[in-house]
Amino acid sequence: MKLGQATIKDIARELNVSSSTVSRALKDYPGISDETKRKVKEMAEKLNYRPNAVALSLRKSKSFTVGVIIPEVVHFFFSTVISGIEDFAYKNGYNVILCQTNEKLEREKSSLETLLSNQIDGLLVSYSKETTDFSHFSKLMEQDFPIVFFDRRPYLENTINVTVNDFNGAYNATKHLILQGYKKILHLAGPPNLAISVKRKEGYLSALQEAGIPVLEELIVTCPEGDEWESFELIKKLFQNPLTRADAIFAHHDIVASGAMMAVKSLGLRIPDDVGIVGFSNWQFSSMIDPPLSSVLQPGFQVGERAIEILLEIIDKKPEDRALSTNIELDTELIIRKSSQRIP
Amino acid sequence: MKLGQATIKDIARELNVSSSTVSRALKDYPGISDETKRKVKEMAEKLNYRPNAVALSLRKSKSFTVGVIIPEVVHFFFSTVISGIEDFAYKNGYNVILCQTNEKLEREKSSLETLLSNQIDGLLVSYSKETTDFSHFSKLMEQDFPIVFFDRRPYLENTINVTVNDFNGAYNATKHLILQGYKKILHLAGPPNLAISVKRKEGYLSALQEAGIPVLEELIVTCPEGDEWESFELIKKLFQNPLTRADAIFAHHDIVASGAMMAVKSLGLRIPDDVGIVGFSNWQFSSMIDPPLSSVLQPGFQVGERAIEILLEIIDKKPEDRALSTNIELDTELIIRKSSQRIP
DNA sequence: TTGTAAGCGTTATCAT
DNA sequence: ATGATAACGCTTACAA
Repeated sequence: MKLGQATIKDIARELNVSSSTVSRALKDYPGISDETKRKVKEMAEKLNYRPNAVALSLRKSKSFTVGVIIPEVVHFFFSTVISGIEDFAYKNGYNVILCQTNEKLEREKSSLETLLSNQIDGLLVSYSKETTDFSHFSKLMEQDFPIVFFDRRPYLENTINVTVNDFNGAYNATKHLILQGYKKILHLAGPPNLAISVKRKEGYLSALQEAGIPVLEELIVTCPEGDEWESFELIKKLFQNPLTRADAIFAHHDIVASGAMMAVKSLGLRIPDDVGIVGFSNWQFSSMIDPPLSSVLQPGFQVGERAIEILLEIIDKKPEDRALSTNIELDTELIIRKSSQRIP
Repeated sequence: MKLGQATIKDIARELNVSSSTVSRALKDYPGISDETKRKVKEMAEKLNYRPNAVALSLRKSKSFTVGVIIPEVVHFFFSTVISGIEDFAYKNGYNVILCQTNEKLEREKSSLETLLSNQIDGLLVSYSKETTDFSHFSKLMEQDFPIVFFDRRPYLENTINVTVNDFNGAYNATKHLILQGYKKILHLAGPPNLAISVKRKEGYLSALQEAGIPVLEELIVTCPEGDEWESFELIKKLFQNPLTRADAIFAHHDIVASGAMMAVKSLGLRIPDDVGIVGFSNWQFSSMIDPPLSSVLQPGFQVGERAIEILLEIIDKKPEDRALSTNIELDTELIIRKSSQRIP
C-alpha cells in the first residue's frame, strides 16, 4: 500500500476547510459553492488525490468486489468464463478477486473464508470435483449472501445457476453421429459426481434411444482423469476387443477426444471413414488437429457475463425481492468438422 | 457484504469484556488469562466470527492483496502465469485482484487506478500492446510502489522484470532447424513494439549469423495480428514466390506456426521433409496437431511464481533495502517434435 | 490481566 | 454553505 498517498484530510488542511466539505465538493453535492468545488478539485488534482476504496468499503459496508472460485485457471473454458466475468465487472465498476481451487475441496473452503473476510459483495462459484458436501455454500445462502453458480450446478435447493445446456449439446453431437451413419457409438464420460458429466451422458443416451439404437453399458466408459493419455490407453484397449470396438466416439471433452483420436489413428483406422469422433468444448486446438475435430462449442464468455450480470442484480436487490431459484442454460453450438463427417 | 456478521464488539458484549481483550485473546497475546482466551475463542466460534479484512487493511495500511494487470486471460501462456501467481499468493496469504486490459492502454490505466484505490500492496504487470508511454508506471515507481513486470519488459530504467529468455529460445529453435539441414529459414515475427518480438528476432538472427547463413530481409515477416488466418495467408503468398519460398519457418508463436503449417500443407508440401517448422510457447495443442509441432516451451507457471515471489519480498522490504533493478530470465526448453525433425 | 481511547479514511447526521 | 462529530471494525499505546 502506498504510503504518503493524499487523503481528504490533506486537501482539507491545505484549503483550511473541513473534511466534510471536501468530501461533498468532490462528489458535487448540492449546497457547496462552485468556488469551493473548484478549489477542492484543483487541490485534489494537485495532490494526486485518489479515494481510498478500503475506507469507503468499511464505511459503506460495500466493497464493489466479487469473488470468483474456479477449479483451474489454465483451462480454455474456465479462462474464457473468467474473461467474461472480468469484462462485465470492469464495465460495472466491480473488482474481481480470483481464487483457483485446483479441484481441491480444502482450498475451496479456505478461499471462501478469505473472500468473505475481504467483504466481497457476492460470489461466483464453479465448485471443485472433490466437493460433494455443499454446506459451506448453503450456510451462506441461508444468510442471503449472493451466490451464483456457473457451469457446475450444486446439488442444493434454490440456487442460482448459469450453465451450458450440456444435455442438448450431447444430444446434438450424438444425433449428428447417428445421422452420419455411425451405428456403434462409444461414450467417453466424465466424473459422475459432476452434473455436467451426467447431463452429457443423458444427452447421449437420449439420442440413442430416440434413434432406436440399443444402449450398451460396455460402450459407456468413464475417464476420471480426463487427460489425453488416459483416453489414449482406454480406447486402444477397448478397440482391440471386438465387443467394444465402436465405429464412433462421443467424448465428454476435447482433450479426451484428442487422446482417443490418437489411439484410433495408431490402430491404423481412418477418421472419419472408419471411426467418427466428436468432442466437447471446442478448445482452440480442435480446429488445428488432424483431422479437425468436431466439437460442441460452449459459450464460456457468455456464461461468465450472464453469471456476473445476475450476481450484480441480486446484490442490488433486497433478499425478499430476489428470485429464489434461477437456472439459465445457455445454448451450445455443434461445430461440425472433418472428424465426424463422412457423408458430404 | 454480509450483514449481521459478528464483530469483535459482539463477542465483547456477550462476555462483558472490552474489545481489546477480545482482539488480544484471539491472537494469543501474552498477558491474557487462559480462561479468557478460551471463553473468547468459544464465543467467536459460536457467533461464527470472521475477522474483517477491510477494517484490518484500513487500520494497518496493508491489504495483503496484489493486483495483476494482464493483456488477456484467455491465452495459454498468460493463464499459466496467472495460475502460478494465484498459487503462490494463496500459499502466502495474499489475494489476487485480476484485471485484463484486452491490450488496451486506456483500460490498463483505469485498471491501475482502481487497483491503487483498493490499496493493493503491490502490482504485477504485463503491459498492453498499445502501451508505449510508461509514465503511469514510472510515476508509481518514483514513489517506491512495488511493481514487478513479467513477460513484457518496459522501456524504463530500474525496473524489476521476470521474463522468459526469448533470445535463447529463438536462438535454440533456429539453430535446431539449421542442424536439421534447413538452409532458407523464414521468420514470422511478432509486433515490433514488444520486446519479446525483438528478442526472438535477435535470437533468430544470431543463430543464422553464427552458422554463416546470410540474412535475407524478405524472409523476416511481421504478423501484427498473430492469428492463424493471417499467417496462413502470408505463408501461402510468400511460398508462391520462389524468392520467398523457404524450406523452414521459425514462428514467434504456435498459433502463427499452426497457420503456417496449414498453408504449407495446402500447397502440397510435406512437413518436415520439404518444410521444417518450429513455433514458440508450446501451447497445449502443439502436441496434438499433425505433424506434432516443435515448439519453445515457456515456463509460464514459474514466471508467475517468481514474479510474485519477488513482489512479496519487495513489499516486505523498506524502499532503501530493495535492489534497484532486477532481471530474472527463465530458461525456455526446446520441445522437438516431428514438424522439424527430418534427420532421425 | 484488562480497559480506555485514538486513529486508519470516509461519509452521514446534526448543527451552525 | 460549511463544520463538528460519530461511526464502520480493528489494533495498540497507555493506563489502571
